[in-house]
Order: sequence, then C-alpha cells, then structure tokens
Amino acid sequence: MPSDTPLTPQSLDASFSLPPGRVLDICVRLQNAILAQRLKPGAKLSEDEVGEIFSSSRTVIRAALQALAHTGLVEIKKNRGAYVAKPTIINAHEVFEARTLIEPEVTRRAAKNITAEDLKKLTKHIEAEHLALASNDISKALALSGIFHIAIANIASHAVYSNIVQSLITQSSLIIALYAKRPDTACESHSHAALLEAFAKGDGEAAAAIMQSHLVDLHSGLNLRTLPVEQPSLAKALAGI
Amino acid sequence: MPSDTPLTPQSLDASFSLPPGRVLDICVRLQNAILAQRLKPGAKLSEDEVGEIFSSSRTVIRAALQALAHTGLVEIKKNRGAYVAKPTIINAHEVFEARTLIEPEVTRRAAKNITAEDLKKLTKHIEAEHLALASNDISKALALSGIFHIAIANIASHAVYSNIVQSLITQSSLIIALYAKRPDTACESHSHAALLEAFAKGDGEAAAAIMQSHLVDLHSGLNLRTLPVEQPSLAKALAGI
DNA sequence: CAAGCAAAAATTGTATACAATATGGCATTG
DNA sequence: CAATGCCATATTGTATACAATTTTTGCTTG
Repeated sequence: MPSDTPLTPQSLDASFSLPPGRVLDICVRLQNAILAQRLKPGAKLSEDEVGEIFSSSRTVIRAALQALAHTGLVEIKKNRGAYVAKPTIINAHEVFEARTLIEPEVTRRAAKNITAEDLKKLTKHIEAEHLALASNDISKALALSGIFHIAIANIASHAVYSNIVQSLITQSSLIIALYAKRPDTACESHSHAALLEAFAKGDGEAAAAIMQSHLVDLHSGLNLRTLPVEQPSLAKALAGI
Repeated sequence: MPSDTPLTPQSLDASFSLPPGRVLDICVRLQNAILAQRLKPGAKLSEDEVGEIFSSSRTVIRAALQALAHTGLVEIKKNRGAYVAKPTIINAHEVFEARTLIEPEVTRRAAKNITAEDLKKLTKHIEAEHLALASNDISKALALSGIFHIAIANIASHAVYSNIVQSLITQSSLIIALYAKRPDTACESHSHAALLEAFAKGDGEAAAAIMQSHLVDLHSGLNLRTLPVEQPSLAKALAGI
C-alpha cells in the first residue's frame, strides 16, 4: 500500500465489532454517506430501498443498520424502521462533554507512544485537511478532521479508548453538521497543527492541554440554543399560499 | 411496581440501542447468564443451540449475539460463530483505566442531581449487596455491585456517560470473574456505603475521590500477572518433551 | 364538507430454506 | 505408522417467504 494515503478512512470501521464481510462493508458505506451528509439527519433508511441500492437482501441490511444504531448514527424505532440519527441539543452537549473528558487523556497516552512515522502520517493528513478546506469541500474537511482524532486514539494503543472515541467522533460529525455556527471554522486545522508540534516535542501535557481547549472551542462553536433547521417544507409551503 | 425492588436489573438493557422486543429480551437473558457465570468465558454460543433454548429462530438469535458483541460480552469470529468473551490482561487494564477516568466525573455529576428518593433506593440496594455477600452468593453480589455503579451513572442524567459506563461495567464483571485474586473482596460494599455518605452530605468532590480510590482498589485487586488458565497444551507439551 | 372508521397497501418482524465455509474423520500413500 | 489430502458433516452467511404491525387512502356518515 502506498504511504501517500496518510490515514485510511477505513480506520473508521474498527468499532463495529463485526467480522469482515458484506455487513461491515455496508456499515462503512452507509456511515460515509451519513458523515458526508449525503444522507441527512432524519432521513428514512428503508430496508428494501437500502437493500436495492447495495443489491443485498434485507437480512444483511438489517444487521448493518443495527450496528450503526449502536454507534449512534442511526435510530431504530420499533415497527417503524431506521432513520439517520438527529442528535438533540442535550445529546450534543453530552457528546462534547465526554470528549473533553476523555480525549485529553487519550492524547497524553498517544504522546508517549508516538513514532516518527506516526508524525509523518499526521503531517500529511493535516495537509490533506488544508487542501479540502481550501477547495471548500467542507464535508470532506469535516470527515478528515474526525479521522485525525481517531488516528490519535489509535496511536494511544488503547482499544477501549479507541472504540469510545470513535463512537463519539462519528456522533460529533452529525452534531457539527447540524449545529455548527460556521461549519468551516469547525474544521480549522490550526489546533491540529499545534497538537503535532507538542507531539514532536514529546510534551504530552501540552498536547493534552491543546486537545482540551480544542474541544472546548469546538463545543462553544456550536449553536445549541435554537433548534436545528426543522422540516419547514410543510408549514412554509402552506404559509406561502 | 413495588418500591422494594431497589434497583431493577432491567436497568441493564438500556445500552443495546434496540427497540423493545424479543431480541432485546434474549440479549438481557444471555447477558444475565454470562454475568452470573452460568456461561463461562470462551463458551461457544451456537446459533442453533441458543435458538433451541429460547425457542426462537436463528434470525433473532443472530441479532442478539451481534448486539452483545457490541457491548464486548461476546466475540464473533467469521464463519466460526459467537463465543463468550474472554478478556485479555491488556483489555482488563484498559477497562479499569477507562473506568477510573470516567466514573469519578460521573459521580461528581450524580452528586449534583441526586434526590432523597435516589438515596433511599441506593441504601436499600447496599443492603441487598450485604445480604448476597453474607449468604456467599458471590455471583449475585458481583452483579449487584455492577448495578450500583450503573445506577449512579443513571442518576447523573447523562445518556452518553451512562452507555459508556454500562458497557465498561459489564466487561468488568467478566474481568473480575476471570482475574480477581479474591472474588469476595471485589464485591465489598464498604466503598459503596462511603459513597452514599458523601452523596448524603452533598459533597460531590468527596464522592468523586471515593469512587476513584474504589476503582483503583478494584483494579489492583486483580491478578493481572499470570495468565488465566491458558491452553498450555502445545507449548508445554513441546517443552516437556 | 369534515370527521371517523375500515380496508388495503406498504413496511418491519420472524421463520425457514438454501449456499458457502470451516471442521473432523477416513482413506490413501510414502 | 505417520502425514497428507479428500470427502462427509456441521455450522455460519444469505436470501426468500410468511406473519404482524403500521400507515395510508377512500368511504361512509353526521
């Protein structure tokens, strides 16, 4: 594998607790679609429809949807079907509170383990983030930003933390998509670069502190007072008449 | 429901992200069996066999096993089937490190929210723990001890933390069953009583500190040097020759 | 014409049947 | 007699068919 793939997006599939196979494959593809906002929060994921798209039977689709439900990207209602999750304001607060508690510690551990090769990969990754942002590809920048955090968790070599962080990151992506005041600032990779410097110096405490303030910034960059754009379709259409 | 049921064991099913129904039901029953050690780590969970026991088709059993795999109680190997998880020493360390980071913060939050009624329930619960321990019902005492921690997470009114803690607790039960030097001491409810006092005083910091040292005690009460009865068959056989 | 009800359509929940893969035993062979 | 390859068996992976539930739609009725 060429090393010019800085951080494989496939690192996103570790936390499904599934053996490799078609179910996992569909999980990843659905997750990508959700995180890239091709599937919007609240969208219905009909088993037949999804099965048609991936040309698989409902059996495997159901398994994939249940796995995604567990990571919090999908919500399953009894006898009603699966929907892309639509995090509440409370959930948004909770997710970022949890991240602010956990990720600094994870960062501290990563600083102890990080290798020269890791640093190289992370540097390339940040370049990719810049590139995406420069070309105004917000959803890609958002995805890359998430993968950066997951990469740090993986460097920490702590499977339990990795799983927790991965789940929180994927939820965060949805939350940012829904609630960010200015989506582009949420992807700013300045903090990531600062983090890298601390790593390079081997200063775990500094890295942890940077991570914490980075997360506080992200959290406070959310608009968690007003509700996210509701479905104005019906009301607005009628009001216009 | 009579309030003499201090803490329902059914509070254990929140983190499966499943709608109520037979799948969830079987999840809970399997989980109870595993946590009570009626199913030992490494035991095979054949779909046909389990389906026979619960008189359900493999479809629903598979869904339940996958959900359990997500919480870390079951491991699924491709084309090989599902087995009761057998946590490694590394995993044991990781789980308790994570608990030591997260649960004190959760406790701090619980202290802010706790009501008189909560205190009453917790008191009753500790009595039940004493009772189980007095009658030498170790596995029940272990289960109750876990439920106590989950109850605190629920009092904290933080769904994200609740889910994380619940997953960590269930894994801990397996770990303690496998690695505790003296299983009875792992269930000692002295710390739980101390925690309750701090809650009663409304002293969140004290509660958090007690929780932390409680978890450190549990962690250090594990025998994580020697491997749990490994399969020495091959290596030993060859060395012996 | 609006409201309520009932039947039909669509969607999810479950069971069963078939396909693919891994395991264990047996025979063959050196 | 041991080792290897092959075939029978058992178990998981997947698809399809049937049952149960919900939603929609059209009809009846006040």
